[in-house]
Amino acid sequence: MPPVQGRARGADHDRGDRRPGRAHLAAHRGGRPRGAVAHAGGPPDRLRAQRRQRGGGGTLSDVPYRYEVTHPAAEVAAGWGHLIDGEESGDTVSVAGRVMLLRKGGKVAFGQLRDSSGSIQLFADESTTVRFAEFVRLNLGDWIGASGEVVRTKRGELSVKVKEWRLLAEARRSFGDKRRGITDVETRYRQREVDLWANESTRRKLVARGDIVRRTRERLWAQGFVEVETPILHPVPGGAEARPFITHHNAFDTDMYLRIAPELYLKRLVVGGFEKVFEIGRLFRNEGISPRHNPEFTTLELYWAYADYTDLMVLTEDLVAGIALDVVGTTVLEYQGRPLDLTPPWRRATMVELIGEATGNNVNVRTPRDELAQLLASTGATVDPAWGPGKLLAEYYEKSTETELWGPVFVCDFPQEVSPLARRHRDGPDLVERFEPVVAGRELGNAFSELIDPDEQRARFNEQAARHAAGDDEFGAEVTEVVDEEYLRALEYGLPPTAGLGLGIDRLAMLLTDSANIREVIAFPTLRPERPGGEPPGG
RNA sequence: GCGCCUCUAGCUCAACGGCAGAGCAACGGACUCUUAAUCCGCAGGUUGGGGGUUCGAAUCCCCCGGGGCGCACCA
Repeated sequence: MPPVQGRARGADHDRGDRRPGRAHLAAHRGGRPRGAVAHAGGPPDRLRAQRRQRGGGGTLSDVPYRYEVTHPAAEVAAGWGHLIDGEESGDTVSVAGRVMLLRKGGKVAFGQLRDSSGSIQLFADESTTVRFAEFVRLNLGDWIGASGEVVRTKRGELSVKVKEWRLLAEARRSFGDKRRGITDVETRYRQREVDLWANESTRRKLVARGDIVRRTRERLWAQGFVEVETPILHPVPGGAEARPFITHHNAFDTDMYLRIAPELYLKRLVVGGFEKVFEIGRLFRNEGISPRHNPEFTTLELYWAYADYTDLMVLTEDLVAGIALDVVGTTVLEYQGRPLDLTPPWRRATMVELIGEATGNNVNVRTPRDELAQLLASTGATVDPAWGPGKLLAEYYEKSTETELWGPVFVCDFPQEVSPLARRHRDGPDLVERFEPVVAGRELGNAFSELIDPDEQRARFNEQAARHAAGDDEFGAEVTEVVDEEYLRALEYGLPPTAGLGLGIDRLAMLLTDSANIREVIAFPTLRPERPGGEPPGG
């Protein structure tokens, strides 16, 4: 019904309709999207376009193919800061960016031009600025390039006194309230290009994220790690327990999985002789979305031959603290209003110790299963009858203890049952040499001394396969194969003692930018597609 | 997937059972140093969609859709 209405309005929009804006929308978008109308931003501003045409000379066809920029805005501010009020430098610069404010005063006009470096004021004067009448007709959001002398106005604002200027792009849509920008979170995530201009913190966070990745690389390179890239299309989903995205390769006529972890391939590179190797890349997990989970996310994974998990604790705390120093300038931070000190060394404690501290319960992996099940149930969690004591203990830790840990702390020595790729602890049979760095109540990563014995690895894979066959859907029922034979074959060629670390880059970025939601540090977070179902095509 | 909250002009928000409004931007105009410029004027709405209750619904109820938060799964 609504689309029919939309068509009707679209059809007669040339006459009689007293809401031309709506009619225009229907005509423009070929039908009326349900629900998402406002969020799609509506139609381009018709009045703006008309004015531009009437103004003459300012249409898009007049836009040059390049524009010579001599100075970013910030460099003008830095280079001519010494000018006193009313002083003219005699130096000509050209700048380019978006017009964010425009104050018109008859025969003079002041605009604020913003580029990626910052802002600079443009000072236009009827007697010296070409096409002055057009200049004052610019819209907020238009891109222009302008050149002229660097001056400081009588009122003390450093400016480029515009002589020549060119329209570089017109903003047919507005960028929201000039004071308050846009605050609607859906618009912010769906139209990041708008959010970036409207909210300075968005840009800051994405830049910080890029810095984090760069510094991570630089620090690892400096330590002799080699950066590699391993497949994203996997024949068998492995290296973690998560439901994968499934895709299909036509030429092979076979399903493939977007990787849930690069782990197995990276260890095969260690078998091949890469003693220090890492990859920074995207992982895909077909799980729920939350303020801390995006279906695609970025991790660092590194493998280090001849080292064990204690070596990785030192590497991890040094790496994270170093990146904090690089990006934030200090290791003493505040996160969500609470102090957070990332200065090494970080506390090391076993999972069992931490459970004891948080709950007062003295339990471990040898505690009778029924007792563990009862404790877990008391947290409100559901208890799967198939879970053994190790799984129950780990679940209990996550429910009762992890969220209470502010950290940073290395939570050490996990049950073997929940760690199919980690090597058995040198001090005991039921635990593995594994740790998770926990900060602000959540895991920042995961690391262990790697299991190197092919026979034991096969046995653990078989256990997983048995659980999978029994309907435990840790990979999802649609996954047919869970034993990675290629990896087992590689282990049979010999994996030396090796330590491996996974670190969530998004989580780290959240921490270092004081963001509560993972979407804040992802340029285009995964959202439900716009124009949801129910809208017949061709409307 | 479940629970709670939310959706009003391009943006930011009022009106909370009784005439849908303001600021910003946009559009027309005035103004020779502005700083969120100021001033005059004009326009902009199926109040997310549909149904119901009511003399009367943006407001109350139901269904649907989008979004946020929490829980669950996961990192």
